[in-house]
Amino acid sequence: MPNILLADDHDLVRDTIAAYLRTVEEFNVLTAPDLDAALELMGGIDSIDLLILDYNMPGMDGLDGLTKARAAHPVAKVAIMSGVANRDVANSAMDRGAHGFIPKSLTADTLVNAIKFILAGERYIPFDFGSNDPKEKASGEFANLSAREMQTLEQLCLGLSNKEIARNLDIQEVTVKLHVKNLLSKLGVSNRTQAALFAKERHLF
Amino acid sequence: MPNILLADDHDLVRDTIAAYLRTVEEFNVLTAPDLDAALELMGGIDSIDLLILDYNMPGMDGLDGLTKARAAHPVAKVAIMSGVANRDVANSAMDRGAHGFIPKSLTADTLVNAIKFILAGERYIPFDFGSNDPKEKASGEFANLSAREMQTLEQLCLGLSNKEIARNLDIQEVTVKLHVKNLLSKLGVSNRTQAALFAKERHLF
DNA sequence: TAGCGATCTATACTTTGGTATAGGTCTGCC
DNA sequence: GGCAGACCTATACCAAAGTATAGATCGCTA
Repeated sequence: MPNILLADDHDLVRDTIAAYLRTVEEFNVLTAPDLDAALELMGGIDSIDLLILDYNMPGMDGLDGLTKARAAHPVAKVAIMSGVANRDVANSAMDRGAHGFIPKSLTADTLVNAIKFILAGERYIPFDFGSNDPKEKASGEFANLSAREMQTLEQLCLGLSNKEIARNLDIQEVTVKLHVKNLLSKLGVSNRTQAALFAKERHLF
Repeated sequence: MPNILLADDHDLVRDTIAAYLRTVEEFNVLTAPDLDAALELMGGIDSIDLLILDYNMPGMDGLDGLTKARAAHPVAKVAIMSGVANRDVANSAMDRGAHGFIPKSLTADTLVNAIKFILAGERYIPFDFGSNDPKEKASGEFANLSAREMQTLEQLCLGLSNKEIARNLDIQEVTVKLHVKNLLSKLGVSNRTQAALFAKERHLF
């Protein structure tokens, strides 16, 4: 029966998740209210299979707590859990040796599946974390772009020159320059490279 | 016992994977050599739990085959398997309704775990697909960049102008131009926007 | 109908980006 | 010592990017 140690400073969150995990699966779940308590607990019990650390928790200090935990117990798998962190944090966590990243927006079922996945030796990030949702793409910052400006931005994201874009859209190069200039100011950036990066970061195109 | 239908036009690949899946887990594995054969097979058997489609296979036509399969059998889960596709293809596949993306570079164990994960109702992409590995970052395409060129590339990824880069690195603008020119040719791209996109896609910086 | 906004084009201009060539220093290595 | 490579600078030039202004068409709407 796998041993799981769940560390979170919110008692209610921690205890309900722990209770749920205990009922639905054959997990032996221990809990701790902060990083130090978790590490101390692991000092006594050397067979923790999975350590789940809340990202915002006393002792974590960003992802330094993750590094500390990994160093103290190299054999145990460590997952970061968070309610607020974005994809960048998730990727940083994975880069720094986490075995999984668990947003609190997961459903209970998915959490269980993710835990089983990690326990099987895999590394887990929810595939759609950070809202790749196409419906959200055109929202916000891009809403006020006209159709042509959007098409121009798309070509910009290919690293094309104004001349090439003009050819592709079958318009004059001057017109492309116009669209570029307008889309730059609408996006609040100062050159085409920033525009391309901006769109790419938001997973447009 | 879950029913899996594996469609791949390479007989050896298909049959060895199928055989492996049959031996290590309680999977009932059927096979097909192309998309049409797979869909036909599903017409007769209506309890396929997971359909695994090779990305490069007669009838696939990019991801149109995925869409076709999803439309024909909305209940079945569909995963795309590929030996060559990149992260963009994987994301497109997920956007178009795939339940998983399986690069052929996975280990056998991981494949099994991924399949179980998908069968459990989750959606799977290998978290590090496209090689996020820090150790691999400096390899390959970026290995022959000098230290200064690398720093210049980093600034390029911020969308900065040559003048700004010069200020940040405390060198003359001409020198920045030199570094930019050299790194463009080393990376095989034709302008700074492409260079920035190139580096970002590979998760450098 | 008048007006608005998106689209396209044109001319003209300045700034930035990219290339070419040449020459300088410094470090590490044979 | 001599050589190679990284790094820096200079001058010069052309191409590309971005700005400014002005005028035209089209479709939609008050």
